[in-house]
Order: sequence, then C-alpha cells, then structure tokens
Amino acid sequence: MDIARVIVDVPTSQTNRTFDYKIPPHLEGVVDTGMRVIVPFGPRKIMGFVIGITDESKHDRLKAIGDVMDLTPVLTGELLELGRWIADTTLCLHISALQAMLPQVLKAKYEKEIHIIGDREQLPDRIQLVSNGRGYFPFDDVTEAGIPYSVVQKAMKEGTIELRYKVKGKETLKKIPYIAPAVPVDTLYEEYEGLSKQAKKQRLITSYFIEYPTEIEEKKLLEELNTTKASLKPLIDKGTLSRVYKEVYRSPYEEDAFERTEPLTLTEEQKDAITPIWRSVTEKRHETFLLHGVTGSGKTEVYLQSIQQVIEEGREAIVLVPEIALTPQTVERFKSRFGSNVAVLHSALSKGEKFDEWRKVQRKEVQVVVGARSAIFAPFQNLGIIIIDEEHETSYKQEDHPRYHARDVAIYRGEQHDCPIVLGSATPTLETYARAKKGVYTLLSMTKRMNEASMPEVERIDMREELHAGNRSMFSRSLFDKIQERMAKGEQTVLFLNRRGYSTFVMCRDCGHVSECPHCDIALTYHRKNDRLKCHYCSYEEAMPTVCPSCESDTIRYFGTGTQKIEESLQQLLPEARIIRMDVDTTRQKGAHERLLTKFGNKEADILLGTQMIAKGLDFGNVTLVGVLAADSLLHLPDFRSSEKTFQLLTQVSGRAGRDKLPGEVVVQSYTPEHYSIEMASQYDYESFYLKEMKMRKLGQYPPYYFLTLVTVSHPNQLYAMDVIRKVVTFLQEQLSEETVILGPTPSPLARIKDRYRHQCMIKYRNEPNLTKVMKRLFQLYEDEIQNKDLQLTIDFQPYHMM
DNA sequence: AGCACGCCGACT
DNA sequence: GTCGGCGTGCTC
Repeated sequence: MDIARVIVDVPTSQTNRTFDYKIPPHLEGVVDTGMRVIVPFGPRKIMGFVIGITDESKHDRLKAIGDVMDLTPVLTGELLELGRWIADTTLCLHISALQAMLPQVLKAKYEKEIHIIGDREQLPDRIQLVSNGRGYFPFDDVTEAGIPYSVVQKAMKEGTIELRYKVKGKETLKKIPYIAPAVPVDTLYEEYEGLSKQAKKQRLITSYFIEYPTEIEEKKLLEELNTTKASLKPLIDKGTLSRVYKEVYRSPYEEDAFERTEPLTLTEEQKDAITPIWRSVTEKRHETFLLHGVTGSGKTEVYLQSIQQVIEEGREAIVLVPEIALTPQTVERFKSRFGSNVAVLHSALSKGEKFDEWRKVQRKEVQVVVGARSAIFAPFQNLGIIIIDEEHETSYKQEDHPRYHARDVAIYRGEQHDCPIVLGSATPTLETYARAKKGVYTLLSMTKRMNEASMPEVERIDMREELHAGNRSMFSRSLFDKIQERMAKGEQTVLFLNRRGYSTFVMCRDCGHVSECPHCDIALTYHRKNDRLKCHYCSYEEAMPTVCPSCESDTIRYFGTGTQKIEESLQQLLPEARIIRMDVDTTRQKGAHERLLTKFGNKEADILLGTQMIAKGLDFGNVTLVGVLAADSLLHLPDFRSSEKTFQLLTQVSGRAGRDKLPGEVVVQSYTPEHYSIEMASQYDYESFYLKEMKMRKLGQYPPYYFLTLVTVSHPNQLYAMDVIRKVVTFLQEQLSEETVILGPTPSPLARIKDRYRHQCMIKYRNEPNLTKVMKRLFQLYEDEIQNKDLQLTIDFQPYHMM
C-alpha cells in the first residue's frame, strides 16, 4: 500500500483523472486519503488531492510524492465521495468539485524561481544584472526585464541556473506571542538574585513567574506589570523566559457578547411540526421535510430545538441561510442558544476568518454550523440534521463551476449520514411543494403566527387610477396618508422598491444614447466613488463622459437605482421625515448594512427605503407599515418564474409589518393589481397561488412538470459559435427522446461578454435518464475545439438564470 | 494549465 | 543564424 492516487490541480479535461504516485518511505504512514500533497508533474511541482491509496498501478516508473501539505486530511472519505458525485452530476472537473468544498485559503499558489547553481561569472550579463546579487529570484523578474526565454534556456543548459517550482499552501494561522518561564522555579530564584538593583522591571517580571510559573499572553503580562517589551527582551535573550507563539482563532463574533436564551415553549403547531423531525433524528433515518410556515410562525425555534436534540445525541447540525439574510441578527439567534458550539461561515468574513471557522468544524470543536451555500460542505462526520432556511432562495444554486444546488447536496449528505433534511419556507418553490404533495418530502405546516398576531392587512392600489386622478408621484394618496399617520404616532415605515434591470446606467436625455461596454452587450454601471463607468462582466472601465459621445449634448447623466430618486421626492413631500436609504450604493462599505439597520432599530429614522436586501430577516417591532412601490416590476421579466418570484417577494415583504404587539398594515402599489400573484400574495393564500401557478407551468411546459437544461456555446467569432450551437442542437435531437423539446438555437440574452459571442439552446424534458451521459458525449465531441480553438461549452442542469 | 518541442516567417 | 509566434502533445 505505497501508491497514492492523486487528482492534480490542473483544471482541464485532459488531466481530469487520477495520477499515481509512489509514497516515499519517509512519508509512509503519513500520507492519507483526503490530504493535499505536492507532486512533480512534468517539469513542475503542483498540488494534488490524494483520493485513494493502493498497492498497484498500471504505470511503471512512478514518481514519488514530494511532500504532504496537511498533517490531517482536509477532506473526509464522505466528502471525497461527494466530490466525485458532484463532478459526475454537474459535469465539472473533479478538481473543481474538490476545491469547492474547501475554504479559499487552502487553494495552492505557485511560484517559479530562478536559482543560481553554477559560477556567477558565467551568468549571461542580463541575468547577472537582474539577480542583483541574489542567489535566487522570481522568474517574473527576468520576463519583466525583457530577457528572451532562450537566454534562460541557454543558461540552464550550461548549468549556471535552474528553475524551481514552489507550491505555496501555507494557510495563515493567526498566532500571538505567549511568555513562559524557560527554567525551573529554583533557577528563577537564582536569576532574580543575580539581577542588578537597577533592573526593577526585570525583577518584577521574574518575581511574577516565580509566583505564577505558567505561560501568559505577552500583551496581558506587559499590561499587568505595566511594562514594555524592552524589559522582557534581556530575560528572553538570557534564556530565563521564552516566547512561544500560540495559534488563536480570529473571532469575528465575541463569544460572551451574546446573552444566552433558553428554549421557548412551543405552540401546538410547532410541537406538531417538530415531533416528526425529532423522531427522524433519534431513529437516524434520512427523510426530507418541508416546513411550510407563514412568516412569523416561529420556524427558527423549530430549527433551534431540532438542533438541540441533535446536539444532545452527540451529533452535528448544518444550517443554511441565504447570504443576504446572514446578518448579525440571524447569527445571534444561534449563538445565543448554543454559544461557542457554533461556527459561522459566510462571505462577509475575511478569508482567514472563514478558514478559522472551518477549522473549528474540522477539529470537532463545534457541533453547529450556520452559513451560506458553501457551508453545506462543512466537514462534519456525524451529521444529525441539515436545515435549509428560505428554501426558495435562488442563491442556493451556485452559478459557476461547479453548478451545484445546495439542496441536492444536502439530500445527498442526508442519505450518507442517515439524517433528516428540513427545508423551511413561507413560500416554497413549486418544485419543492409539489414533491411534498406527492409524498416525496414530508410536509409540515404552520399556519399561525406566534403570539396570536394576525398577518397584516394588505391594501392593493391600482396606480393607473392614481394617474387618472392626477397623482403623478410614486406614492399613492393612501400610502402617503399612512406614512404621515405613522410619523405622527412615532411608528416606523418600510418602503420597498424592486430593482429592475441594472442599477445605475448612463443615458443621454437628448438622444437616448446609453453608454455600453465595448466588449460586452451591456450598459456600463456608474460608480460614484471615482466618478467612472464600469462593466460588471469584464473589468472594462472608463471616465464618466461630460458630454454625450453620440450627440455631444451635455444632458447626459446617470439614472440612479430608483431608490435615490424616490428618496429625494419623498424628502420633498415630507421634509421633516428622517429617511434611511438602503441599496447597493449605501451598503457597499463593509458593515454599512448592519450600521444602517441598527440606526433604524434605534428609531433614529421614520422610514427605511430599500431594495431586495431589506425584504429578509428584518424584525423590528415598531414597524407597522410596509409599502411596496412597484409590485409588478418583477412580473414582466422574461422568466417563467417571475410570478413565483413576485409572490415570494410580496409575502416576504409583508411579513416585515406588525411583528410585535402593534398591528401591521401593508400597501401594495402596482399597475396590475389583479394579477394572481399579487392578489393571492395579498391574501396570504399560498395554496391557491400554487394551484394556479402549477396550471400555468403545465401549459407552458415548465418545471416542475418539465426539467430544463441550458446549453451555452461561446467563442470570439460569432459565426463559429453559431455553427457549433447548430450542430449541438442537431446532435441533441438525434440523441434525445421524441418527447423532449429543444428550444433554439438562439443568441443568449447577454449575447456578448468579454468579446465572446454567446449562443444557447434550452432542453425541456420529462424523462431523459441518459441525459448526463449524452452531455458527457457532447463534451467529448468538442474536446479538441475546447482545448485548442478557444471554444467554450457550458451545460447548466436546472438553470435559474437563463443568461 | 503550463511547458517542451518543432516548424515557420522575419529580422539584425 | 536567432527571435518570437503558434500548433501539438504530454504530464503518473
């Protein structure tokens, strides 16, 4: 058993297989599956994952593993299996699947260096110059100096220099210095006696360690004894004391800052919901639950007490929360129940912080992880439950490689660990609800809000009538009156504006010219910070024009997110109102999101005006009015899920009103208030919406009746891309069944990105058991063009965005 | 992906 | 002759 099977860190289809390496004697018993190793690969050295250990190989003349990068495996056996499964089902490279399961800092970095090994005198002058006396230096220095590679090559042949490849994978552990006595107490006494009378501080320090002969954090020691490093240094130099660095966790959340909460008494509904979950936990049985509970019905308490049960049984829990809802408020609810038994993983943490939280899991220091999508890969070995809150959120699907859906991964892991999965939502996706109705998932319903609160009354306003009545503002008369009422009573209002299309673009008012990216078919976005225009898809940037590039008029200006405009007009109508605006502009800064919410929570404002980001998780008791300014802005997008998204958003937003004792009220403005998604959302009638929408989906042959798969082809040459997609469609028509529908080929909605033309086709099918196999063959068919002709082919199973 | 190797046209 | 540009093939 001295051969390791390794997946190498070379993301291309040609190396998408294992490579065998000999385990050298000094690493025998050290190398283990799931470890990262450094291996020679051609002339260089690269990182690889050991996915198996055997005693035979088809290859003779194996190279040996260079070194290990981990002392304990970073991937468990189960995660290695999961990686293979993700690669198989989403058709991504095996290495990409493995990398996706680990924190960013564990990704290897590579350095190429030139080492001088021969006589310096014999070095070519130009290299001599670059070396500047150094024994080795980065390879890039040579390239930057404009020295041709042949010069390097020659020097290598002559034996004066050598190329060395380095793999850097040292994750940055945060270390802080501790001071400890380096000699026994008796010796400390002697040292103390030997110190001169003038060395007051040194005597003080020594006497401290005579009294407490254990290690102490350097900072604390110096503070306590009111001294500085200067007096510590001679003691360390003499060898009386020693400085040791100890690893610490970067702690984004101070543990003791959370007041502990006790489990609340469950309502009847909550009890009914939690009992089957508990049963499944104790019986160690995999089962997927859909916890369908109206906003404010206390889903979180059900999660918390389910987790409690899991912890008591000595097992572990993963809680997924949408990125946008992963606010300190959410985290606090888990931290205050389970304290330091919780690790938190989300994008707002620095890479180092994420790694530290991940390591708490790896070292079995916590039993609970709360995090966004990628937290589903937490390396627990004894999972007792996986909870996915706000199951309908689209952020659970990763949009680039690997294109996995956290829900699918959760169910896969649940099967492996024989544990339940809980999908929670007030507005489940139709796919999920349909499965619950079919009995694939177990449906648990909670229809009442806690503390007897009723759902706020919703008033639908027809903005067409407002217009007829001569009101041309963004605010209906009713909404405006109600805002004023709240202000008079000292209560608060949340105003919600759906963003449509792209945030801030630049348009000429004279000729309608819109500044677009020269490399992509998309409008440029205005960045106020440096007064420049930027492309969101490539890194293109240009200065904000002062006159229109097309007609030279000076009426060119940028159009804000809408929230800005509304803020201005609202301020005009209500000069005394204190308004907080939350959108991409005001929350770009780190921590701004939280700061604004705290401000609003402290009642330092009357109105909170914002986009999507305020739809979730806000829980302010003093908010008694919620206004939706343009409910139909999502509705007319060319997306078969637009009705569903509208329903979800309206329900979500309405749930923000009247969370506490005060009754809430909701005003929904739209130009089509009679649309079923708006009407049924205002009546909180999920069931009717579901039935109606299912009919629409059936008619349109959309999910959940049909599955979708999107195939996109891109290439710098448009004709070439079109030619390929046409052939792809022909191929698919031959390979797939009669009933399967292929739409297209068509240009993608974003027809050009980074100077690449994009064409797509959509596959709609009911039953296509061999689809993955067919798609694999499709990849093989174009392997050469992908490798050598700059062709890109992407396949997205169950796409969320049709781009 | 990188890198070597080989073939080609284009320069000092 | 040597420099750089690309196409091709390989990495245990």
